[in-house]
Amino acid sequence: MSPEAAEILESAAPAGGRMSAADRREQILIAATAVFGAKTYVGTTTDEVARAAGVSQPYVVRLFGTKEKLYIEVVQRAYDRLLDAFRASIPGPAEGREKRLGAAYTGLLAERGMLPVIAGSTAMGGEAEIGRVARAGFSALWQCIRTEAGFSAEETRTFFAIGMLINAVVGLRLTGDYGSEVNATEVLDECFPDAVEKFRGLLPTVDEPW
Amino acid sequence: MSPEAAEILESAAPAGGRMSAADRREQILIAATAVFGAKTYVGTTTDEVARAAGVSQPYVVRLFGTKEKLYIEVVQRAYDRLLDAFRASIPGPAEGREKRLGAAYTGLLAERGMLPVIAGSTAMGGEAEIGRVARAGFSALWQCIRTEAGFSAEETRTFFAIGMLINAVVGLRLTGDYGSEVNATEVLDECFPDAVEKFRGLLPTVDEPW
DNA sequence: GTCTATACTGAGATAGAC
DNA sequence: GTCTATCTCAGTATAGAC
Repeated sequence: MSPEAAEILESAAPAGGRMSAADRREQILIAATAVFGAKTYVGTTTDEVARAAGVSQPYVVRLFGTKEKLYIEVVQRAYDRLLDAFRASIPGPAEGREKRLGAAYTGLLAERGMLPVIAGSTAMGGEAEIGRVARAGFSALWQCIRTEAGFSAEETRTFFAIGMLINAVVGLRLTGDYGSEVNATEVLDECFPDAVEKFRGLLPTVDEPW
Repeated sequence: MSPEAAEILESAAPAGGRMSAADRREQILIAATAVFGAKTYVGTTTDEVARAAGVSQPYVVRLFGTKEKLYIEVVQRAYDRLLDAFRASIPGPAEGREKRLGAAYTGLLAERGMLPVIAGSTAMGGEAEIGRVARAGFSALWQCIRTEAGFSAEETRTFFAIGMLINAVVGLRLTGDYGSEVNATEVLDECFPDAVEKFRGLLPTVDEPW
Protein backbone atom coordinates (compact mmCIF):
# COMPACT_ATOMS: atom_id res chain seq x y z
CA MET A 1 0.00 0.00 0.00
CA SER A 2 1.21 3.53 -0.67
CA PRO A 3 2.37 5.59 2.32
CA GLU A 4 -0.40 8.13 1.84
CA ALA A 5 -3.07 5.49 1.70
CA ALA A 6 -1.64 3.81 4.76
CA GLU A 7 -1.75 7.08 6.65
CA ILE A 8 -5.40 7.59 5.95
CA LEU A 9 -6.17 4.05 6.83
CA GLU A 10 -4.32 4.28 10.10
CA SER A 11 -5.94 7.49 11.15
CA ALA A 12 -9.40 6.25 10.39
CA ALA A 13 -9.65 2.61 11.37
CA PRO A 14 -7.76 -0.36 12.75
CA ALA A 15 -5.39 -1.71 10.09
CA GLY A 16 -6.99 -4.24 7.79
CA GLY A 17 -10.44 -3.57 9.11
CA ARG A 18 -13.46 -1.88 7.63
CA MET A 19 -13.78 1.85 7.10
CA SER A 20 -16.63 4.18 6.38
CA ALA A 21 -17.33 4.37 2.68
CA ALA A 22 -16.42 8.03 2.72
CA ASP A 23 -12.96 7.43 4.18
CA ARG A 24 -12.38 4.53 1.83
CA ARG A 25 -13.32 6.66 -1.15
CA GLU A 26 -10.92 9.38 -0.10
CA GLN A 27 -8.17 6.84 0.43
CA ILE A 28 -8.73 5.37 -3.02
CA LEU A 29 -8.83 8.82 -4.60
CA ILE A 30 -5.45 9.63 -3.09
CA ALA A 31 -3.97 6.42 -4.40
CA ALA A 32 -5.63 6.88 -7.78
CA THR A 33 -4.23 10.40 -8.10
CA ALA A 34 -0.73 9.05 -7.60
CA VAL A 35 -1.14 6.23 -10.09
CA PHE A 36 -3.01 8.18 -12.76
CA GLY A 37 -0.44 10.91 -12.35
CA ALA A 38 2.41 8.55 -12.94
CA LYS A 39 0.92 6.48 -15.76
CA THR A 40 -1.74 8.60 -17.47
CA TYR A 41 -5.41 7.73 -17.76
CA VAL A 42 -5.22 4.96 -20.34
CA GLY A 43 -1.99 3.59 -18.96
CA THR A 44 -3.43 3.00 -15.52
CA THR A 45 -5.26 -0.14 -14.53
CA THR A 46 -7.93 -0.27 -11.89
CA ASP A 47 -5.95 -3.09 -10.38
CA GLU A 48 -2.91 -0.88 -9.81
CA VAL A 49 -5.08 1.70 -8.16
CA ALA A 50 -6.58 -0.99 -5.99
CA ARG A 51 -3.18 -2.33 -4.96
CA ALA A 52 -1.92 1.18 -4.22
CA ALA A 53 -4.95 1.71 -1.99
CA GLY A 54 -4.74 -1.71 -0.40
CA VAL A 55 -8.13 -2.96 -1.56
CA SER A 56 -9.32 -5.39 -4.19
CA GLN A 57 -9.80 -4.39 -7.81
CA PRO A 58 -13.50 -5.24 -8.00
CA TYR A 59 -14.09 -3.10 -4.96
CA VAL A 60 -12.67 -0.04 -6.69
CA VAL A 61 -15.08 -0.63 -9.53
CA ARG A 62 -17.90 -1.23 -7.10
CA LEU A 63 -17.23 2.08 -5.37
CA PHE A 64 -16.77 4.26 -8.43
CA GLY A 65 -18.72 2.50 -11.14
CA THR A 66 -16.17 2.59 -13.92
CA LYS A 67 -12.57 3.53 -14.43
CA GLU A 68 -13.66 6.65 -16.29
CA LYS A 69 -15.86 7.81 -13.44
CA LEU A 70 -13.03 7.23 -11.01
CA TYR A 71 -10.72 9.30 -13.17
CA ILE A 72 -13.25 12.08 -13.44
CA GLU A 73 -13.46 12.26 -9.67
CA VAL A 74 -9.69 12.34 -9.47
CA VAL A 75 -9.47 15.20 -11.96
CA GLN A 76 -12.27 17.13 -10.31
CA ARG A 77 -10.64 16.73 -6.93
CA ALA A 78 -7.30 17.91 -8.28
CA TYR A 79 -8.78 21.08 -9.77
CA ASP A 80 -10.74 21.73 -6.57
CA ARG A 81 -7.60 21.28 -4.56
CA LEU A 82 -5.61 23.67 -6.73
CA LEU A 83 -8.39 26.24 -6.68
CA ASP A 84 -8.37 26.12 -2.88
CA ALA A 85 -4.62 26.53 -2.85
CA PHE A 86 -4.86 29.56 -5.14
CA ARG A 87 -7.58 31.15 -3.05
CA ALA A 88 -5.58 30.68 0.11
CA SER A 89 -2.69 32.58 -1.52
CA ILE A 90 -4.57 35.64 -2.65
CA PRO A 91 -4.91 37.59 0.62
CA GLY A 92 -1.98 39.77 1.58
CA PRO A 93 0.17 42.39 -0.16
CA ALA A 94 -0.36 42.63 -3.90
CA GLU A 95 3.39 42.75 -4.62
CA GLY A 96 4.14 39.20 -3.58
CA ARG A 97 0.86 37.81 -4.88
CA GLU A 98 2.09 36.31 -8.12
CA LYS A 99 4.97 34.67 -6.33
CA ARG A 100 2.64 33.24 -3.70
CA LEU A 101 0.30 31.88 -6.34
CA GLY A 102 3.18 30.30 -8.20
CA ALA A 103 4.38 28.71 -5.00
CA ALA A 104 0.88 27.39 -4.39
CA TYR A 105 1.12 25.62 -7.72
CA THR A 106 4.53 24.06 -7.28
CA GLY A 107 3.63 23.32 -3.68
CA LEU A 108 1.11 20.82 -4.97
CA LEU A 109 4.05 18.77 -6.23
CA ALA A 110 4.14 17.41 -2.72
CA GLU A 111 0.74 15.83 -3.17
CA ARG A 112 1.51 12.84 -5.27
CA GLY A 113 0.16 12.96 -8.78
CA MET A 114 -1.80 16.16 -8.32
CA LEU A 115 0.11 18.23 -10.89
CA PRO A 116 0.59 15.40 -13.37
CA VAL A 117 -3.14 14.70 -13.25
CA ILE A 118 -3.95 18.32 -14.02
CA ALA A 119 -1.34 18.43 -16.74
CA GLY A 120 -2.66 15.20 -18.22
CA SER A 121 -6.26 16.33 -18.15
CA THR A 122 -5.16 19.23 -20.27
CA ALA A 123 -4.71 16.89 -23.19
CA MET A 124 -8.07 15.18 -22.88
CA GLY A 125 -10.45 17.76 -24.22
CA GLY A 126 -11.36 15.36 -27.00
CA GLU A 127 -12.95 12.98 -24.53
CA ALA A 128 -16.61 13.86 -24.00
CA GLU A 129 -17.11 13.58 -20.23
CA ILE A 130 -13.55 14.04 -19.12
CA GLY A 131 -13.11 16.95 -21.48
CA ARG A 132 -16.02 18.78 -19.93
CA VAL A 133 -14.62 18.41 -16.43
CA ALA A 134 -11.14 19.45 -17.49
CA ARG A 135 -12.36 22.53 -19.36
CA ALA A 136 -14.53 23.54 -16.44
CA GLY A 137 -11.65 23.08 -14.01
CA PHE A 138 -9.19 25.01 -16.10
CA SER A 139 -11.71 27.72 -16.73
CA ALA A 140 -12.41 28.07 -13.02
CA LEU A 141 -8.71 28.45 -12.28
CA TRP A 142 -8.44 31.09 -14.99
CA GLN A 143 -11.36 33.04 -13.59
CA CYS A 144 -9.91 32.82 -10.12
CA ILE A 145 -6.60 34.34 -11.17
CA ARG A 146 -8.23 36.87 -13.45
CA THR A 147 -11.03 38.00 -11.18
CA GLU A 148 -10.30 37.08 -7.59
CA ALA A 149 -6.56 37.66 -7.76
CA GLY A 150 -7.13 40.67 -10.00
CA PHE A 151 -4.56 39.89 -12.68
CA SER A 152 -4.84 41.64 -16.03
CA ALA A 153 -5.54 39.53 -19.11
CA GLU A 154 -1.88 39.66 -20.02
CA GLU A 155 -0.69 38.82 -16.52
CA THR A 156 -3.09 35.92 -16.40
CA ARG A 157 -1.87 34.59 -19.73
CA THR A 158 1.74 34.78 -18.62
CA PHE A 159 0.96 33.15 -15.31
CA PHE A 160 -0.73 30.20 -16.95
CA ALA A 161 1.87 29.95 -19.67
CA ILE A 162 4.59 29.54 -17.07
CA GLY A 163 2.42 27.00 -15.31
CA MET A 164 2.15 24.97 -18.49
CA LEU A 165 5.89 25.19 -18.95
CA ILE A 166 6.34 23.81 -15.46
CA ASN A 167 4.04 20.96 -16.45
CA ALA A 168 6.27 20.21 -19.41
CA VAL A 169 9.43 20.29 -17.32
CA VAL A 170 7.82 17.99 -14.81
CA GLY A 171 6.35 15.71 -17.46
CA LEU A 172 9.62 15.42 -19.33
CA ARG A 173 11.45 14.79 -16.05
CA LEU A 174 13.95 17.49 -16.90
CA THR A 175 14.62 17.53 -13.19
CA GLY A 176 16.15 14.12 -13.06
CA ASP A 177 19.72 13.10 -13.56
CA TYR A 178 20.27 11.80 -17.04
CA GLY A 179 24.01 11.53 -17.11
CA SER A 180 24.57 10.69 -20.74
CA GLU A 181 21.73 12.76 -22.12
CA VAL A 182 22.93 16.07 -23.50
CA ASN A 183 21.32 19.31 -22.41
CA ALA A 184 18.68 17.64 -20.30
CA THR A 185 18.99 19.62 -17.10
CA GLU A 186 20.54 22.55 -18.91
CA VAL A 187 17.07 23.52 -20.04
CA LEU A 188 15.77 23.42 -16.50
CA ASP A 189 18.67 25.48 -15.22
CA GLU A 190 17.84 28.21 -17.68
CA CYS A 191 14.17 27.81 -17.12
CA PHE A 192 13.79 27.79 -13.38
CA PRO A 193 17.26 28.22 -11.90
CA ASP A 194 16.13 27.95 -8.31
CA ALA A 195 13.73 25.12 -8.82
CA VAL A 196 16.07 22.22 -9.44
CA GLU A 197 16.34 21.37 -5.78
CA LYS A 198 12.69 21.95 -5.13
CA PHE A 199 11.60 19.36 -7.64
CA ARG A 200 13.96 16.61 -6.65
CA GLY A 201 12.28 13.47 -5.43
CA LEU A 202 8.78 14.82 -5.91
CA LEU A 203 8.10 13.39 -9.33
CA PRO A 204 5.87 10.39 -9.83
CA THR A 205 7.60 7.28 -11.03
CA VAL A 206 6.23 5.01 -13.69
CA ASP A 207 8.03 1.95 -12.44
CA GLU A 208 6.89 2.20 -8.86
CA PRO A 209 5.71 -1.22 -7.63
CA TRP A 210 2.00 -0.56 -7.44
CA MET B 1 -8.12 5.33 -45.33
CA SER B 2 -7.31 8.85 -44.20
CA PRO B 3 -7.08 11.54 -46.90
CA GLU B 4 -3.40 12.15 -46.22
CA ALA B 5 -2.55 8.50 -46.48
CA ALA B 6 -4.54 8.22 -49.67
CA GLU B 7 -2.62 11.13 -51.14
CA ILE B 8 0.70 9.53 -50.49
CA LEU B 9 -0.50 6.24 -51.82
CA GLU B 10 -1.80 7.83 -54.99
CA SER B 11 1.32 9.77 -55.66
CA ALA B 12 3.51 6.75 -55.20
CA ALA B 13 1.79 3.70 -56.61
CA PRO B 14 -1.37 2.46 -58.30
CA ALA B 15 -4.21 2.26 -55.77
CA GLY B 16 -4.31 -0.95 -53.83
CA GLY B 17 -0.99 -2.11 -55.19
CA ARG B 18 2.41 -2.52 -53.60
CA MET B 19 4.66 0.33 -52.60
CA SER B 20 8.29 0.64 -51.72
CA ALA B 21 8.87 -0.04 -48.04
CA ALA B 22 10.09 3.52 -47.60
CA ASP B 23 6.93 5.06 -48.98
CA ARG B 24 4.78 2.71 -46.99
CA ARG B 25 6.62 3.58 -43.82
CA GLU B 26 6.11 7.27 -44.43
CA GLN B 27 2.45 6.72 -45.16
CA ILE B 28 2.00 4.78 -41.95
CA LEU B 29 3.90 7.40 -39.97
CA ILE B 30 1.56 10.09 -41.24
CA ALA B 31 -1.47 8.05 -40.29
CA ALA B 32 0.06 7.13 -36.94
CA THR B 33 0.76 10.77 -36.15
CA ALA B 34 -2.88 11.62 -36.69
CA VAL B 35 -4.16 8.75 -34.58
CA PHE B 36 -1.63 9.03 -31.75
CA GLY B 37 -2.28 12.75 -31.75
CA ALA B 38 -5.99 12.26 -31.34
CA LYS B 39 -5.96 9.39 -28.86
CA THR B 40 -2.63 9.50 -27.00
CA TYR B 41 -0.05 6.75 -26.93
CA VAL B 42 -1.78 4.25 -24.69
CA GLY B 43 -5.19 5.02 -26.12
CA THR B 44 -4.18 4.19 -29.65
CA THR B 45 -4.33 0.68 -31.09
CA THR B 46 -2.05 -0.54 -33.82
CA ASP B 47 -5.20 -1.63 -35.57
CA GLU B 48 -6.51 1.92 -35.77
CA VAL B 49 -3.22 3.09 -37.17
CA ALA B 50 -3.35 0.28 -39.71
CA ARG B 51 -6.87 1.15 -40.78
CA ALA B 52 -6.01 4.84 -41.03
CA ALA B 53 -3.11 3.91 -43.28
CA GLY B 54 -5.08 1.37 -45.26
CA VAL B 55 -2.96 -1.65 -44.39
CA SER B 56 -3.38 -4.63 -42.10
CA GLN B 57 -2.56 -4.51 -38.42
CA PRO B 58 0.07 -7.24 -38.48
CA TYR B 59 1.85 -5.41 -41.24
CA VAL B 60 2.25 -2.31 -39.11
CA VAL B 61 3.83 -4.43 -36.44
CA ARG B 62 5.97 -6.15 -39.04
CA LEU B 63 7.33 -2.85 -40.32
CA PHE B 64 7.97 -1.15 -36.99
CA GLY B 65 8.55 -4.01 -34.60
CA THR B 66 6.35 -2.89 -31.73
CA LYS B 67 3.82 -0.23 -30.99
CA GLU B 68 6.35 1.55 -28.80
CA LYS B 69 8.93 1.67 -31.56
CA LEU B 70 6.33 3.02 -33.94
CA TYR B 71 5.44 5.74 -31.46
CA ILE B 72 9.06 6.65 -30.96
CA GLU B 73 9.48 7.14 -34.69
CA VAL B 74 6.35 9.27 -34.74
CA VAL B 75 7.63 11.46 -31.91
CA GLN B 76 11.08 11.76 -33.41
CA ARG B 77 9.62 12.72 -36.76
CA ALA B 78 7.41 15.35 -35.14
CA TYR B 79 10.31 17.00 -33.34
CA ASP B 80 12.41 16.88 -36.50
CA ARG B 81 9.61 18.45 -38.45
CA LEU B 82 9.17 21.25 -35.93
CA LEU B 83 12.88 21.89 -35.76
CA ASP B 84 12.95 22.27 -39.53
CA ALA B 85 10.02 24.65 -39.38
CA PHE B 86 11.78 26.76 -36.75
CA ARG B 87 15.00 26.88 -38.72
CA ALA B 88 13.18 27.96 -41.83
CA SER B 89 11.72 30.88 -39.90
CA ILE B 90 14.92 32.29 -38.45
CA PRO B 91 16.39 34.11 -41.47
CA GLY B 92 15.16 37.65 -42.08
CA PRO B 93 14.68 40.78 -39.94
CA ALA B 94 15.10 40.23 -36.20
CA GLU B 95 11.99 42.25 -35.33
CA GLY B 96 9.50 39.82 -36.81
CA ARG B 97 11.44 36.74 -35.77
CA GLU B 98 9.48 35.78 -32.70
CA LYS B 99 6.22 36.17 -34.58
CA ARG B 100 7.51 34.06 -37.45
CA LEU B 101 8.66 31.32 -35.08
CA GLY B 102 5.32 31.34 -33.32
CA ALA B 103 3.57 31.07 -36.65
CA ALA B 104 5.80 28.14 -37.55
CA TYR B 105 4.54 26.38 -34.46
CA THR B 106 0.84 27.01 -34.97
CA GLY B 107 1.33 26.33 -38.66
CA LEU B 108 2.04 22.72 -37.78
CA LEU B 109 -1.58 22.46 -36.67
CA ALA B 110 -2.26 21.82 -40.33
CA GLU B 111 -0.27 18.60 -40.19
CA ARG B 112 -2.62 16.27 -38.44
CA GLY B 113 -1.55 15.20 -35.01
CA MET B 114 1.84 16.88 -35.13
CA LEU B 115 1.27 19.32 -32.26
CA PRO B 116 -0.76 16.92 -30.13
CA VAL B 117 2.00 14.33 -30.47
CA ILE B 118 4.61 16.80 -29.30
CA ALA B 119 2.38 17.99 -26.48
CA GLY B 120 1.68 14.41 -25.48
CA SER B 121 5.34 13.40 -25.53
CA THR B 122 5.90 16.16 -23.03
CA ALA B 123 4.14 14.10 -20.39
CA MET B 124 6.05 10.89 -21.04
CA GLY B 125 9.40 11.58 -19.47
CA GLY B 126 8.77 8.76 -17.05
CA GLU B 127 8.89 6.22 -19.85
CA ALA B 128 12.46 5.05 -20.40
CA GLU B 129 12.88 4.99 -24.17
CA ILE B 130 10.17 7.43 -25.11
CA GLY B 131 11.30 9.81 -22.39
CA ARG B 132 14.78 9.94 -23.81
CA VAL B 133 13.53 10.81 -27.28
CA ALA B 134 11.13 13.44 -25.97
CA ARG B 135 13.75 15.10 -23.77
CA ALA B 136 16.24 15.12 -26.63
CA GLY B 137 13.67 16.59 -29.01
CA PHE B 138 12.55 19.28 -26.60
CA SER B 139 16.11 20.09 -25.74
CA ALA B 140 17.02 20.46 -29.39
CA LEU B 141 14.16 22.87 -29.94
CA TRP B 142 15.25 24.87 -26.93
CA GLN B 143 18.82 25.08 -28.17
CA CYS B 144 17.61 26.13 -31.59
CA ILE B 145 15.62 29.05 -30.23
CA ARG B 146 18.27 29.99 -27.74
CA THR B 147 21.33 29.70 -29.94
CA GLU B 148 20.32 29.75 -33.58
CA ALA B 149 17.49 32.26 -33.21
CA GLY B 150 19.53 34.19 -30.64
CA PHE B 151 16.84 34.57 -27.99
CA SER B 152 17.88 35.49 -24.47
CA ALA B 153 17.23 32.98 -21.70
CA GLU B 154 14.19 34.95 -20.64
CA GLU B 155 12.86 35.31 -24.18
CA THR B 156 13.31 31.62 -24.73
CA ARG B 157 11.46 30.77 -21.56
CA THR B 158 8.57 33.02 -22.50
CA PHE B 159 8.46 31.65 -26.02
CA PHE B 160 8.22 28.06 -24.81
CA ALA B 161 5.81 28.94 -22.05
CA ILE B 162 3.39 30.39 -24.58
CA GLY B 163 3.90 27.33 -26.73
CA MET B 164 2.92 25.10 -23.82
CA LEU B 165 -0.14 27.25 -23.20
CA ILE B 166 -1.12 26.76 -26.83
CA ASN B 167 -0.77 23.03 -26.27
CA ALA B 168 -3.15 23.25 -23.35
CA VAL B 169 -5.69 25.29 -25.29
CA VAL B 170 -5.51 22.82 -28.12
CA GLY B 171 -5.59 19.80 -25.83
CA LEU B 172 -8.55 21.10 -23.88
CA ARG B 173 -10.33 21.97 -27.14
CA LEU B 174 -10.99 25.46 -25.89
CA THR B 175 -11.39 26.30 -29.53
CA GLY B 176 -14.54 24.32 -30.04
CA ASP B 177 -18.10 25.36 -29.54
CA TYR B 178 -19.41 24.14 -26.22
CA GLY B 179 -22.72 25.89 -26.06
CA SER B 180 -23.76 25.09 -22.53
CA GLU B 181 -20.30 25.10 -21.00
CA VAL B 182 -19.58 28.33 -19.18
CA ASN B 183 -16.44 30.30 -19.91
CA ALA B 184 -15.05 27.74 -22.31
CA THR B 185 -14.11 29.94 -25.24
CA GLU B 186 -13.89 32.98 -23.02
CA VAL B 187 -10.49 31.79 -21.92
CA LEU B 188 -9.33 31.42 -25.48
CA ASP B 189 -10.59 34.86 -26.39
CA GLU B 190 -8.52 36.40 -23.67
CA CYS B 191 -5.62 34.14 -24.39
CA PHE B 192 -5.19 34.37 -28.12
CA PRO B 193 -7.82 36.79 -29.44
CA ASP B 194 -6.88 36.40 -33.08
CA ALA B 195 -6.41 32.65 -32.98
CA VAL B 196 -9.98 31.43 -32.66
CA GLU B 197 -10.50 31.33 -36.39
CA LYS B 198 -7.10 29.93 -37.08
CA PHE B 199 -7.69 26.87 -34.97
CA ARG B 200 -11.12 25.98 -36.21
CA GLY B 201 -11.33 22.58 -37.86
CA LEU B 202 -7.70 21.78 -37.31
CA LEU B 203 -8.02 19.81 -34.13
CA PRO B 204 -7.79 16.05 -34.09
CA THR B 205 -10.95 14.25 -33.21
CA VAL B 206 -11.14 11.30 -30.90
CA ASP B 207 -14.25 9.89 -32.45
CA GLU B 208 -13.03 9.90 -36.00
CA PRO B 209 -13.81 6.55 -37.65
CA TRP B 210 -10.34 5.12 -37.84
C1' DG C 1 -18.16 -3.08 3.47
C1' DT C 2 -15.22 -6.15 1.15
C1' DC C 3 -13.45 -10.35 -0.98
C1' DT C 4 -12.75 -14.44 -4.45
C1' DA C 5 -13.75 -16.32 -8.62
C1' DT C 6 -14.62 -15.66 -13.19
C1' DA C 7 -16.73 -14.10 -17.62
C1' DC C 8 -15.73 -11.29 -21.42
C1' DT C 9 -13.31 -8.42 -24.46
C1' DG C 10 -9.84 -6.17 -26.86
C1' DA C 11 -5.31 -5.63 -28.26
C1' DG C 12 -0.31 -6.82 -29.40
C1' DA C 13 2.14 -10.02 -31.53
C1' DT C 14 3.33 -14.49 -34.27
C1' DA C 15 2.94 -18.02 -38.09
C1' DG C 16 2.74 -18.84 -42.37
C1' DA C 17 0.41 -18.36 -47.06
C1' DC C 18 0.50 -15.74 -51.40
C1' DG D 1 5.53 -6.58 -49.72
C1' DT D 2 1.30 -7.78 -47.66
C1' DC D 3 -2.54 -10.56 -45.99
C1' DT D 4 -5.54 -13.95 -43.02
C1' DA D 5 -5.84 -16.60 -39.15
C1' DT D 6 -4.86 -17.11 -34.62
C1' DC D 7 -2.44 -17.33 -30.03
C1' DT D 8 -2.07 -15.13 -25.68
C1' DC D 9 -2.43 -12.10 -22.20
C1' DA D 10 -4.05 -8.27 -19.64
C1' DG D 11 -7.69 -5.59 -18.01
C1' DT D 12 -12.68 -4.22 -16.95
C1' DA D 13 -16.55 -5.60 -15.10
C1' DT D 14 -20.03 -8.94 -12.95
C1' DA D 15 -21.81 -12.51 -9.65
C1' DG D 16 -22.22 -13.87 -5.49
C1' DA D 17 -20.29 -15.32 -0.87
C1' DC D 18 -19.02 -13.65 3.75
